[in-house]
Amino acid sequence: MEPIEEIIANNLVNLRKKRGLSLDKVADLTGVSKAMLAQIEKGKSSPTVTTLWKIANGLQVSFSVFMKEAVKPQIEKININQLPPVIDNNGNYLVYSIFPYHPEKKFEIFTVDLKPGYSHISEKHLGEEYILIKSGELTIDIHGKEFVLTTNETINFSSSAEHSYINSSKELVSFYIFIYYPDDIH
Amino acid sequence: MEPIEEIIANNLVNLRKKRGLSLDKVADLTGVSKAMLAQIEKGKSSPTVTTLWKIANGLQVSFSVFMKEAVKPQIEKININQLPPVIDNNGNYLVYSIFPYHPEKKFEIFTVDLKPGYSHISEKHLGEEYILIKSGELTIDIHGKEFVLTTNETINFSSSAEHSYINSSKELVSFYIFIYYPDDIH
DNA sequence: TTTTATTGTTTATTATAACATACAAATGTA
DNA sequence: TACATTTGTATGTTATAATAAACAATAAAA
Repeated sequence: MEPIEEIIANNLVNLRKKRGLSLDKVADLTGVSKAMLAQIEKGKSSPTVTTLWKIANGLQVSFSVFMKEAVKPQIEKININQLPPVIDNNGNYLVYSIFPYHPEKKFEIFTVDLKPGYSHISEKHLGEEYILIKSGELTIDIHGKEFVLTTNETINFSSSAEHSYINSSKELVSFYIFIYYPDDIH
Repeated sequence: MEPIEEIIANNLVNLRKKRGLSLDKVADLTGVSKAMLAQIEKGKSSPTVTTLWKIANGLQVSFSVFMKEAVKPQIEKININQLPPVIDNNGNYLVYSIFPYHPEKKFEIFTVDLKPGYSHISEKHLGEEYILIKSGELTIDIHGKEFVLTTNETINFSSSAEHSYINSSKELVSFYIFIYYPDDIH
C-alpha cells in the first residue's frame, strides 16, 4: 500500500464517520459501489482518479479534501432597508452588502438598485461574478460585449473582465451580485 | 471519457511539452510505463490515484497541478425558462438548478417558484443556505422557528437544521437559494 | 419475541488499468 | 548516405480496480 492510499483511506473514513453515513448511503450519493468504498477505506485498493472524483462530487467536497488533512449553527436574518448602502450615487446607483466577505469563506453577496438611464462601471477585480435579477431589466457590458438580462435570465463571468451595469429601461432594476473567490488565484 | 480525465490529459501533455520531455523520459522519471502515459495523455484511461501520484512525484509537481482546469474567460448566460426543473411538484413547487455544484467550487445556486398555499420540506443537508427573494413573500420554518421574508429581506442558516419553505400568501413567491459548502473535514 | 432492515465484509465476475513488446515513422549520428 | 536511436502508437497479456451478489452480525420495527 502506497502512502497516498492510506491518506485517502483515512480521510474518507473520517469524513464518512463525521457525517454519520453508512457505506450504503455513500454508495448511493456517489455512484461508487459499497464494496469499492470499503476497499478504499481499508487501503486495499487504489481508486482511479475518476472514482475518487465521483466520491468527491457525491459528497460535495473538493477533490483536495482527500489529499490533506469548523460549523456554527447560526441563523442570520437581514433587513436590507436597515443597511447603509456601501455605494450611493445620489440614489441612482445603490449597493448594499448583505453578506460580506469573510476570510474563511470565499464569497460575498450584494444587492443593487439601479435607476433608469443610469449605469455603473465596475473596476476589474478578482473572482467570478454571478448576477441574479430580482426585478427589472439589466444590461451588462462585459469587455465590450452587451448582455441583456430579464428576471428569467442569469449570467456568470470572470470579474477580471472589464464590465459595467447599465439600466437602459424605463424602470428601476434590482439585482443580486454574488462574487465567488476561487482558492488559488495565480 | 469523464471530464476529469480530459483535464488531467491536457495538464499532463502541456507540462511534458513545456519541459521538452519525451514519453520515455517521463516514464524514466516517474516509474510509470510509456504506454500508460500515452493512454493518460490521450484520455484513453483513467489512472489510479497512485499512478498519478507517481507522475506528480517524478515530475516534482504538486498533485493538484493535474486537477486544475485551464482558466478560461468564460461568460455563461442562462435562460431559466429553458431549463428543466430538477424538482416539479405538479407545478406547485418548481426548482431550477441555475449554477450546479462543481467539486472545485463550493457552492450551487437554485431558483424556486412556490405557488400560494404550498410548502416544501427540505431534508437536512450539508452547507449553509442563503435565501434571496426575487418576488413575493416566503415563510421559512427553521427547526420549528418561522421567519417571514419579503423582497427587502434575506436570511442565512445552516442547512443541517430541519427547514421548510412555505408560501402562506395569495401570490407566487420566487426566490434564489444559494448553498455554500465549507470545507469541513474536522 | 419475531421479523425485517441495515451494516460491513466476503466472494466471484467483469471491466479496465498498467505493463511489456513490437512497430513504423521521425530524428540523430557517423 | 547508411545506420542507429528515439518517438509515439498499437497490440496482447497480466494485474487489479470495480462491481453484483451473498453472507453474518447487528439494529430497528412490528
